[in-house]
Amino acid sequence: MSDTPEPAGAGTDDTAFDRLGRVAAEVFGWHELRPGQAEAMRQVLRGRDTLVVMPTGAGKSAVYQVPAVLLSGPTVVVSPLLALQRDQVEGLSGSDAPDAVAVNSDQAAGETAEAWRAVREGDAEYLLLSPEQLAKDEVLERLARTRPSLFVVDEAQCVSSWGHDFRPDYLRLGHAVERLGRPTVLALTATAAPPVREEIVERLGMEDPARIVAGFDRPGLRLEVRRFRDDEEKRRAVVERAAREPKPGIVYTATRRETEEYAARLAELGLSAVPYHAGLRAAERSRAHDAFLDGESDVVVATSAFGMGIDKPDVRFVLHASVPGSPDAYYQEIGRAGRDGAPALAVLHYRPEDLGLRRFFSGGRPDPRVLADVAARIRRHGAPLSTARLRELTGLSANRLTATVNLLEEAGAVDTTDDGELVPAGDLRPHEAADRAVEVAEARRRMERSRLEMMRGYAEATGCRRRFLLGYFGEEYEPPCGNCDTCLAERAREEEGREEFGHLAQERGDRDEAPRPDAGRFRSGARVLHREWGEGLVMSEEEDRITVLFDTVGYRTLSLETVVGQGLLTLAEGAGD
DNA sequence: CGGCATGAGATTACTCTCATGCCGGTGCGGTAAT
Repeated sequence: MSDTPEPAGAGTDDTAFDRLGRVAAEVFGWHELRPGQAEAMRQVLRGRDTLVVMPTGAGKSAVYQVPAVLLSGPTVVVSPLLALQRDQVEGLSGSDAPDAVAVNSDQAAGETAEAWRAVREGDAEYLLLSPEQLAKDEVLERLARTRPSLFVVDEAQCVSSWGHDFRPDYLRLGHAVERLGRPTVLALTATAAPPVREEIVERLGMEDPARIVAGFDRPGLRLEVRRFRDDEEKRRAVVERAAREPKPGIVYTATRRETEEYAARLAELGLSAVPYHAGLRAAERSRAHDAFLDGESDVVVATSAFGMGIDKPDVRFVLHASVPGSPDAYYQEIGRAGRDGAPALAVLHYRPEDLGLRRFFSGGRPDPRVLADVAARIRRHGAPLSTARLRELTGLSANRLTATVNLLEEAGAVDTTDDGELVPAGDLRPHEAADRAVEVAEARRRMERSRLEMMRGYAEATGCRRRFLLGYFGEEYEPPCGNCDTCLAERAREEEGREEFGHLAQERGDRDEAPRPDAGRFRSGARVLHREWGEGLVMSEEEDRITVLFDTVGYRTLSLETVVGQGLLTLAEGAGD
């Protein structure tokens, strides 16, 4: 909690700590470093790959900005949105801190040339890039010559959430790291469940990384779920709630059209509400964005396009008009409320029918003919093949081709050389490679669907919602939290009971907390073996059920009575803790 | 995957049922047209 330097000793770590503290204070004006921050910086300075999971606003950027000053080469920062890159560049210019520059499609050629010059000559310490830039040979070659010492992936959950289809270059960042001479890799994210963390580590090729994970709990955030059968009833409830609660707030919808509809209904009630989605023109988007940040609008009604990089402290509510695709997405979205620590509200408006749209969004299947064709061309070519050439040969779009190559690579049919070219691997015939790649994609799809099922589980849960969410993120939590709808309802029932039965109930009161049927041997963190679904990891326990993340089928919630009664589940071999 | 709009057809004069087709999120980069 304190910024007091550790007792001076002979170890290098202590001097490193002093140096970090000095740079933080003198260069950046930060006189206190939080424990997680300081520890992460020290690991980075030592050259150890590091994964940091820390809430927005906790100073994740500092974790690379400070040690970068003490490391020799430039620092590469991979950032998913050009808007975020702009913010970072502006934030660092005009201060005592070293300058940051960006290279992207948004700026003029002259600006880009100047950025490269600044990095080459040491006038800029930080270079901000999208993963797509790092997919280009020319960019990698240029960058390699500057001998970067640190490779930062900001918003690292994008590796897992976008890398598989939407922005496949995210899955190729590991290759970029290799081609840059393997600088220290630092991955930063605010929201990542354990399997997402492992995927980040694996995909970025991080070696024996330090993992620094801050707590996920946000006690000031009230969690609530309202369930509906009728769509119009749900819409009315969302609108009424948004109108009633203290502002400002965010309403998340599943489709662009709904953002417009809800915003219109809120406007009818005299509220200042703006829609926001990726289909708006850039000018409209930034106007909506600015109006919200400046406090001119009460409510933003948005698709998932809204949020990354939003760090408005006083957001009082996040309402979901429709169920999001995963607890990962949900926790990220509601995490935008109440960052000032004051009470805030997160309400999920749930209709089971809404799950269908999310299922559709996670439904893509690769075409086996395309997979086989690409595999065959790489095999036939006889020499390493560049992706540019392969694109000409196949006529596929850059994204489609990259996603296809990624799958083949994961299926063990293709390798990437040190020069970033593609060569065949193993001795699979093209159709076999395609089959395996399809299976890889299917496994991924099952995993995504199981995450959606976890969202259903959250919405339909009867126990403490906070416990459910925190359990999903690998944190044990002892309910009641006293700040979710189920805990509050439980408390209200108890109070009612006490009134009715007078002191008798009161006497029982202190015992009420205690009796919790033992979850038996299947504690959180235990490796288990299921007769049908194979091995998995117990993620969370509730009174009568456990949630297990299975290696092949993803998340499953199991009734303890059933699995114990029928002997479906056992502890896995060699499972300790 | 599933909701919703549309239109055909049946049953009967205004309404209902069923089949069919369409639509749905997230951003980069580079090119083409003003």
